[in-house]
Amino acid sequence: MESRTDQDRRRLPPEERKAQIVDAAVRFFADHGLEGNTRDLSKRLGVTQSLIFKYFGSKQALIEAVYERVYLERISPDWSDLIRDRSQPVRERMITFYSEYGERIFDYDWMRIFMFSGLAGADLNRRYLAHLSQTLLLPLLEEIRYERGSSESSTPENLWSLHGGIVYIGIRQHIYQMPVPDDPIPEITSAIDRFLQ
Amino acid sequence: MESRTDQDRRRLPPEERKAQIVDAAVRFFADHGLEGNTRDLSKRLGVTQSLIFKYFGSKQALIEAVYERVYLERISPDWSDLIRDRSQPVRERMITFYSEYGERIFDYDWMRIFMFSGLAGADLNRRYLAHLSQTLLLPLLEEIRYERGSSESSTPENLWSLHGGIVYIGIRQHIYQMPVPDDPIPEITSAIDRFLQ
DNA sequence: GATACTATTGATCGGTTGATCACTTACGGC
DNA sequence: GCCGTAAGTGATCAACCGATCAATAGTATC
Repeated sequence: MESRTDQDRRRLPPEERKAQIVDAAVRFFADHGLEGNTRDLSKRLGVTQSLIFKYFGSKQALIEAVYERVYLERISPDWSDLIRDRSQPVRERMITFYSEYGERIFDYDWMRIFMFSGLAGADLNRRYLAHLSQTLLLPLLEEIRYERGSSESSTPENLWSLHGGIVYIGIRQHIYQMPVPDDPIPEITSAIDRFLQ
Repeated sequence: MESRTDQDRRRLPPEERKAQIVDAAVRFFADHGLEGNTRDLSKRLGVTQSLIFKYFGSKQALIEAVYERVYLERISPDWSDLIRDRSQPVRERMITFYSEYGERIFDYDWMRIFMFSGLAGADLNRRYLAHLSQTLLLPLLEEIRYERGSSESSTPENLWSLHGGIVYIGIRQHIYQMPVPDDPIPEITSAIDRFLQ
């Protein structure tokens, strides 16, 4: 009979331990910023500080792993197809896209680590937003123009404004820690409708 | 003939020196975050590190002074009257307000220190945004409803969305350091028009 | 159940940081 | 031109942080 749980196990397979450290580091850096110290992180993990450096040669290497872990799969590959799917009105596509996008980014860890890395000057943020713009926002603008005819004169900057209005929900919630609606979808829908009107 | 400039003066009146330290600290903390160290700050000032502690008993006291300096006069007392001025259409009032508001907050020091303090958990941000909401946003909503009749059903959340879309210009510029339009006023105007439509 | 491998520990190092204090020296008043 | 006040300095402390490494102990294999 094995009475010890996984939590009590003293020794873990390297892959498992490494993943465990990254998971804890994500929340830890989201809480304390990227300058949070490795000793407190190790306490949270229940291991010694030196163990962290066995798996990650330097603190910077750990931060890179956190970036990778947090940025990974934050943008769904399906969205690009969704946006170009002319079998449904662009309004419906936008609502679906931003509802799913909100589900992924209105997240404590993501919002805060994204903001911390932006303030630290990491060009990860610029690359992420450039990628978002190229693969999703500009194609979306093209779809809007297509559906609404040549009279349509929306600009990328207009779309950034809509985008910002939606993202700001997550900023208020996780950066400023203010109350926001439980369900953001009505607000997303109404912002999109005001945009398309 | 006094050949030394103010910069070269070794000794300054306490009030002047104190103001000088706060000014430098604002930019320094905006650059490096609130965890920037006092030695680098003192180098930027051209004085010794210990002098800072002569004027501010602790680093936290200096940070408080920076907050006060940066938050001071960020909200103009005129805006409350402007928003209620029914001699002009609410659209014009909103454009004037958000143009002037943008002028004040699309500022490197403000944007970054506001974000740093928000991430650090300071309730300064919540107090600021609550004050903004009470004195400006909710009255503005009341004016919109008044002008557009009882059929108007805009919510505070709608207005936060507009607000966020505008503020996001400053976030992209100063936090993510991305290119934004030189003049934000056309974008502000178009966001307001989409909102009121 | 003995053995070899290695995940994990504990002690430690050099550098950094906020803070303190005895001192030095610039500057205004007489 | 001296002199006392206090603005500014330099040395130093204790705590903290990232990183290293020899020693320890858990686990799988036979």
